[in-house]
Amino acid sequence: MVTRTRNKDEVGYTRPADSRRQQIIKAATKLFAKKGYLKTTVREIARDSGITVGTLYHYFSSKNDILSLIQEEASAGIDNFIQETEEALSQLGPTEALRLAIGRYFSMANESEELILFWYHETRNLQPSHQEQLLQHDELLGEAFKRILDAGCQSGEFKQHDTTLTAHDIIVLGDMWAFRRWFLRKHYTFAEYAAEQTDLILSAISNNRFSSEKT
Amino acid sequence: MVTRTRNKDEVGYTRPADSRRQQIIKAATKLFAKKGYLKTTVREIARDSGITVGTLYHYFSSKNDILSLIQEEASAGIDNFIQETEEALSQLGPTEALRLAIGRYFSMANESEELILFWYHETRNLQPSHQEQLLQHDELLGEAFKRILDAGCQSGEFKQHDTTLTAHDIIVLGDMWAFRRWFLRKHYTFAEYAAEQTDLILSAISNNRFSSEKT
Amino acid sequence: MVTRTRNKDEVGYTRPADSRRQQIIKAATKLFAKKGYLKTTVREIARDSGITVGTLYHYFSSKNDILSLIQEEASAGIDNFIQETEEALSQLGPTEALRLAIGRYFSMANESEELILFWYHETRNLQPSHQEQLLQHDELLGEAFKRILDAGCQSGEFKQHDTTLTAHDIIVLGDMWAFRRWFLRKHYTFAEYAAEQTDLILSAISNNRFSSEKT
Amino acid sequence: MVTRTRNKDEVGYTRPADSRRQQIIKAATKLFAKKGYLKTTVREIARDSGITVGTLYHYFSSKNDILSLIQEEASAGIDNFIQETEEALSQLGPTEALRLAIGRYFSMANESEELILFWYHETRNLQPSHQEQLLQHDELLGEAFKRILDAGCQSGEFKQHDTTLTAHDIIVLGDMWAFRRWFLRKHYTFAEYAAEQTDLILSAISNNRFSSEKT
DNA sequence: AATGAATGAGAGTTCATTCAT
DNA sequence: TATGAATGAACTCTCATTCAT
Repeated sequence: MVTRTRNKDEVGYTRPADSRRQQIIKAATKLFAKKGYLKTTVREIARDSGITVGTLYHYFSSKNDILSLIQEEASAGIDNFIQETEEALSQLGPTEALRLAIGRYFSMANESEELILFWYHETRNLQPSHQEQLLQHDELLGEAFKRILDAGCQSGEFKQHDTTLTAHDIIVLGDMWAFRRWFLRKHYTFAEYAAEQTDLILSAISNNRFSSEKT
Repeated sequence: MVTRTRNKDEVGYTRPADSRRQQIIKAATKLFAKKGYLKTTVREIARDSGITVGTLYHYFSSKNDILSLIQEEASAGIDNFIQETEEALSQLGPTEALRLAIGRYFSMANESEELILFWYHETRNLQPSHQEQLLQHDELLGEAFKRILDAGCQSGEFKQHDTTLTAHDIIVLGDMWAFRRWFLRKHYTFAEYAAEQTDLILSAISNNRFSSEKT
Repeated sequence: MVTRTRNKDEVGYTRPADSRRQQIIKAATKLFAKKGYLKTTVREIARDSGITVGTLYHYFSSKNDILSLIQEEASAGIDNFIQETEEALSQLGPTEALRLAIGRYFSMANESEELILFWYHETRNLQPSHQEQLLQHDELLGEAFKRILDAGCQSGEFKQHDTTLTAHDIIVLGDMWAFRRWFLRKHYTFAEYAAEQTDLILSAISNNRFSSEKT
Repeated sequence: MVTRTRNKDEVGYTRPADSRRQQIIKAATKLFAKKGYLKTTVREIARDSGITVGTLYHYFSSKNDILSLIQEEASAGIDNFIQETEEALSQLGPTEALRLAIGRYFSMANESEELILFWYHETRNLQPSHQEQLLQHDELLGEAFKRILDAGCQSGEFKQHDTTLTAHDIIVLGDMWAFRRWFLRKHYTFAEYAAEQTDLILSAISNNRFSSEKT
C-alpha cells in the first residue's frame, strides 16, 4: 500500500494535531457525560484516547482547557444548528417552520444527549468567560425560535403571546428528553416524544379562530 | 423578645443534636448549590456551620451522608407538597385545581431553588439507592399532576392528550425557573413567569369547544 | 436487706474507684489482645466498660495509662507466680520441682493467653520506663527457672549446661502455646502440649548416666 | 569500580520500577520493624526511601499493599530457604542434616531479624488472605524440619517422639534470637547462641543407646 | 462523679501538572 | 513528539483528649 503525506492545502486534510485533539475531545466528552468533569481524571481521558498523560498535555494545556474546547464545539454546534435551520426554513409558513425547527432541535438533543447533559451539569466548571459564551449561544438559540414564533404571530397563525418565553420552553422541552431519560424512555420512543411535544406546543400557541377558519 | 430555655417536653422543642444537624444541612445545601458537591470541602461546610471538622463528624458519618440527608429532606418535601396540595384541591374544579397546583409547585421551585439545582446537578453523586429514591419521588409528583389532568380530561375541561407527558412538562417548566434563572430574571419577575407559563399550559390543554361554549 | 458502707479498712473492701478501674482494665485487655493497642479506640474501651469516655478519663489520665496499668498487673502477676511457685517447690527434688514449675507456667500461659499476646505485640507501645520494667520481670522469671535448673545441675540430676538459656527456652515454649495457637490447637490439647514439651525439656537436660543408674 | 548502565537483556538487569519498589520495601521493612506498622506513616516511608508521597503511590496502591509485599517476600524467602536447605541436605545423615538445617535457619533469623519481628508484630495488620498465606508457609517450614526429624527417628539416630512439635520448637527457638535480643545479646554472640541451642535440641532427641553404641 | 459535644492535629490517599529523557 | 515518573497541595476522615454542664 502506498501511503503519502497529504499536502496541507489539499481538501480533506486534517492536521494530525487536530485529529488527536478530536480523539481526546471525544473520549473526554464521553467520560464527562458519564462521570462528571470533576470525577473524571486526566489519566482516564488519556487512557480512553489511547495516549499517555504527557502526550495529552501536548494538545491541551490543562484539564479545564479540554472542557473549554468542548464548550466551544457545543457553541459552534448551536450556531451551525441555527444557521442550517434558518436556511431550511426560508420557504415555509410559520407552523411548518416551527414544526421543522422543533423536530430538528429535538433530534439534535436526542443525538447529542451527552452535550445536553454536559450543559446541565458542567457549566459550573467552566471559566466564567466560557460560561458566558455558552449562555450567549443559548440565548441566540432562543432568539432563533422566537423569530419563527414572532412570524407566526404576525401572520395570525399563532395567537399573541410571550414568544421569548415559549422559545425557551421549546428548548427546555427538547433538553428534557436528555435529562429525564430515566423516566421518558420507559414510556416513549424518541419519535413519539417529539410528536407529542410538538403537538402540545402548537396546541398552546395556535390561533384557534384562525385554525378553525382554516379547517 | 424573651428567650428562655425550652423544656424538653414542651411543644416546639428540638433536640440540640437535631438543630446542629439542621445547621449543617443548611450550610451544606447552600454550598452544594453554589459550588457543587465535589468542589465543596468538608472544612467549608464546617466553617459555614460555625463548627470544626471534628464536630461535623459527630453529626454526620461522611460528606456523602450530608448529601443523603439533603436528598431525604428533599424527598420528604416533595411528599409534603403532594399531600398538602391534594388536600387543598379537594373542592376545586380541574382548571382551578391545576392553576393552584402549578402555582404551588412553581412557588416551591422559587423558594427552594437550591434544592432544584441540587436535583439537577448532584443526583449523580448520591449513592444509587438514594438516587432511585429521588427519582421515585419525582415520579410521584408527576402522578399527582397527572391525576388533576386526568380529572380534567374526564370532565371535558381538558382535551384528550397524553397527561403523563404534560405532568412532567409542568414540573420541568417549574424547575426551569431555577436552572435558567440567569436568563429568565432578566425578563420576568416570578409572578409574571408563573402567570405566563400557567396560561400557556392551560392554553395547550384546554378544550376549546368546551371553553368557548362556556364563554 | 441491709446495706451498709464497708469501712475502708475492712477485709474484702474495694474502693469503688478500684472496681471501676478493674472493669476498664478488663475490657481494655480484651480489646488490646484482640485488635491491638493502636487499633483500639478509647471509645470502644469505654463502651465495653459500660461507661462513657468522659468517665473513663476520671480513672485514667490517658490511653497509654491504661496500657501501663495492664503492664503493672502483668508484672505483678509474674512476681506472684514466682513467689507462689518457689513456695510450692521447697520440698521437691529438682526434677519434680522443674516439672511443677513448667506445669504452672504453662498453665498460666494457657489461662492468660491475652497477657502473653499483649507482651509480644504491645511492649513497643509502652513508655520506655514501663518497657524496661516488663523486661526486668521477665528476667526475674528466667532467674527463677534458672535456680531450679542450677539446683538440678548441682545435684547431678541435670547435666551441666547453660541453665540461663534453658530457663528462657522454657518460658518461650510456654508463650508459644499462646502465640502459635493457630497451629498448635489443631494438633494438641493443652494437657498434651504441656506434657510433650515437659518431657522434651527434661529429655534435653537430664543426666542420662544418673537417670540410668537410678533406673 | 566501574559502573555502567546495564542493557535490558543482560543478566542481572533490574527494571528501574523494581528497584524503586525494593527501595521502598527496604525502608518500610526497617520502619515497620522499628516502630510498628501503624505508627509508621506513609510520609516517613517516603522520606526514608528518598522520594515523595505521591511517588510512593505510583509503586504501591496503599500502605497495606507495602505490607502485603513484605509478606510475599517473606513467604518466598521461606520457600527458598526450604528448597535450598533440602538440596544441601541430600547427602547427609539425620544428625548432620538437622545441625545444618538448624544452623541455616538460625542464621536466617539472625540476618532477617526484621522479618521475624515483622512476623510476630504485624501479622494482625495483614489482610486475612495474606495472613493465611504467611501461616501456611510457616507450616511448610515446620514440615521441612519434621521430615529431617522423621528420617532420624526411622534410622534410629533420634528417639521416637513428637516430631511435629519439635519441628515447631526449633523454629520458635530460632525466632527467639530475634524477639528476645534485648536479653540474649547481653549473654551470647550469635554463634554461641546457635551452638548452645543446637546441642540442647540434639540432646533432647538423640537416641542415647544408639549414640553411646556409636561412641 | 458523670457526661458527651467539641476540638484540631495528623493520618492515608488522590491527582493535575511538570519535565528530563 | 511522546513518555510516565515525580511532585506536593489538598482532600476526607479519625481519635485522644478536654471541659462546661
